[in-house]
Amino acid sequence: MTGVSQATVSLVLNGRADSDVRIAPETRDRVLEAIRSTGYVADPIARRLAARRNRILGVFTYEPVFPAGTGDFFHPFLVGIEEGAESLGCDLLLFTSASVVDGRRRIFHEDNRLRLADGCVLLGRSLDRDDLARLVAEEQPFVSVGRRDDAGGPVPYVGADYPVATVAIVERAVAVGHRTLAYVGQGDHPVGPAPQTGLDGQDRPAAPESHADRERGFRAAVAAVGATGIREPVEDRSPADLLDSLLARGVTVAFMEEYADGSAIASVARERGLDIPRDLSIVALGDPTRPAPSDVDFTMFRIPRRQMGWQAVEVLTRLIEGTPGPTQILLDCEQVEGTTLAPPR
Amino acid sequence: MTGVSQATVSLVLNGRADSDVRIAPETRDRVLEAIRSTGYVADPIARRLAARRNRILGVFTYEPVFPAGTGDFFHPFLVGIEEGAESLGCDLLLFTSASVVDGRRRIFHEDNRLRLADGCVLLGRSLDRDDLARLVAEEQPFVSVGRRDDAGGPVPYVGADYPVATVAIVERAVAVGHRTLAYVGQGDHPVGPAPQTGLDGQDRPAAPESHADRERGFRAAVAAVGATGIREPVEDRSPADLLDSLLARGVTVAFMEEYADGSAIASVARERGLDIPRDLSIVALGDPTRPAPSDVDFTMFRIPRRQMGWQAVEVLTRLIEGTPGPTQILLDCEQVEGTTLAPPR
DNA sequence: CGCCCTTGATAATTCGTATTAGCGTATTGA
DNA sequence: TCAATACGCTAATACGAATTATCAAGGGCG
Repeated sequence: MTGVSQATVSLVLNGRADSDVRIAPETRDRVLEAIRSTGYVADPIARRLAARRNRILGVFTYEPVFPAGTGDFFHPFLVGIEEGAESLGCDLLLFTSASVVDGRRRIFHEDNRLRLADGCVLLGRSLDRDDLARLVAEEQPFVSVGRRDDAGGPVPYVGADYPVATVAIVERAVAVGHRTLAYVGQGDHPVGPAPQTGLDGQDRPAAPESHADRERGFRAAVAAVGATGIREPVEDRSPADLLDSLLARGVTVAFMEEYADGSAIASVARERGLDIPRDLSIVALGDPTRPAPSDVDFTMFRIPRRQMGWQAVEVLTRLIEGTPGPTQILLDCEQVEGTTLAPPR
Repeated sequence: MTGVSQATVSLVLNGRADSDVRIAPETRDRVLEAIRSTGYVADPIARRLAARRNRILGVFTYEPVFPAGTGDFFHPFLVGIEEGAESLGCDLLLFTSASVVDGRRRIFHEDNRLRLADGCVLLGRSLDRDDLARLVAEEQPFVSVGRRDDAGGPVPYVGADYPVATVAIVERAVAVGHRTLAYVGQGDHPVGPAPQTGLDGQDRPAAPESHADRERGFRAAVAAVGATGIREPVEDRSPADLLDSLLARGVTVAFMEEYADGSAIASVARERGLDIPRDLSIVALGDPTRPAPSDVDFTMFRIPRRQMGWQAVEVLTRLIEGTPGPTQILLDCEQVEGTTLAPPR
């Protein structure tokens, strides 16, 4: 149309005006006009092949991105990720094609398509360590939402500062007079990343970092004030059983790793005519990750999920572009006053 | 590593075993072994450039994909789309980069990236007609979730059969004795796709197809049985005002285009000591698209949203691959008995 | 007139894969 | 006896843009 070469069109299209690339203004205008009138759009695929950027950010989740029936713990993260991508002019690629093995998606599999994206955001309570190690080893740009232990190298992440938030909330409990505190959560893992072997001799995965971080904060805070810290596992126990155990051991405040477990205990306690928080204070260490009734105004802290998603995208683009800056970020949680923490009787 | 050409690797990689492509089993094994040991994965981008498929399906929404508010009318569609994509081994590309003009995203804009995907699913209550027309004209493979009028050609869609569902529910009302029925919805559009001019002389967009279809069903059913059909617009009116008007006009059953408006009227009616459905039956024509209290067990029908999403992906892949089959599909809605429809006094 | 520099554009190459037309020999069928 | 075909593989090319080396024309200078 303009009697101009493909190279010239490319130069015009990209607004190149370096010292070593010159386009006569008149030619530029002719090309621009042709582009406008034909509605020509450069093929992004070919573009990516030639250049190295795609402006596509991958989102990998171990569960479906659009959960079918949950109380949407992950939703706010995704909102933040979308906001971040939108403000950067990036599209989001959901790896729904990742094949499912043993009930979870796998990042790496025959014909993995990670490289469709410039980089990748990883979402999930616990990430597969082998997958992580491989990402690190292959120098794929990626960011984890949620802190992760090293996997053959430092893992870039944007997480919530559970230790600090937990310490703060434990201190509140101690300040109002509690001396016997319980941490109620999955398993009874010593702190640390290494996989463990259970009594049955089978390998048991380490606690997810998010759980370990809470427990570490709990132990540190309890130790610092010289109070009594008790550990109660939740697996295979009814809320009633748990409640019995807590009361029998003289616990006056329970810190719930999982909000939903707190709801369950509160509900049982109320059925028995117990007074929450007079007879037992209950504190939730974060937002519910499972659907839970919201009729109780828990004393708790909130995970800054949206902000985490947003910042993850920020870190990712830094990694992609090689811009300097922190690649491991912990964000503060918001303390919620609530009504389930009061001085013990 | 194997002393074999790139072409051979490609053939092995794709498991080509046509009559005109032969690879010695031994060579094949050597190549496969090399692939396994190096962890080589073909670059999907280059792949796409050479072949014509990408196994990426685009998802375009006029609003954020992950809505900030809850209530989430669109969520089930996305669940269905994800399920469909997953079962087909496709990834989903969210066009979050689409720039926002006048509060909505635009499909076409400078540097649009539609072609990153093999095809595209469109989601939104009302789609921009110019965008649609252009998609049709450019022969971009796409599917709309929700029926759409022609836009310079037939628009592929997977929609809900609102006319049939509405007719059925109107007939239920007539069967129990109602003779004065009201359709309560936005505006007062004559049926038809053409844009209209309001009293103020300004262009007013046509009713979205989903609304027009309901109203058409309503009118047809009312006419068929010789009952009285009344039209009540909702804009700029309080629920109290609406309720007054309905009762004053002798309406015994109101068909609500929008669930949330039904909730509002029911709530006002209850405050006044009225009996729903004795004093006024209220029927919701579909699931809530805005957050609405769910304390009322409405007589209504449900939009098969998840199934629509799923089938949209099916139709889209048919279009992409040129497989014959219907490209305009209407799915049945599920009638819900509910408790807000009863014989009039 | 010869030389160099500036200007504006292009031919050629690159990215990593898929595809296709052959390569030369040995076997088969007519 | 000869054409056709099976055999396993590779060279060459296409895909659509970005990039680079290069070129031709024109102007200024000694």
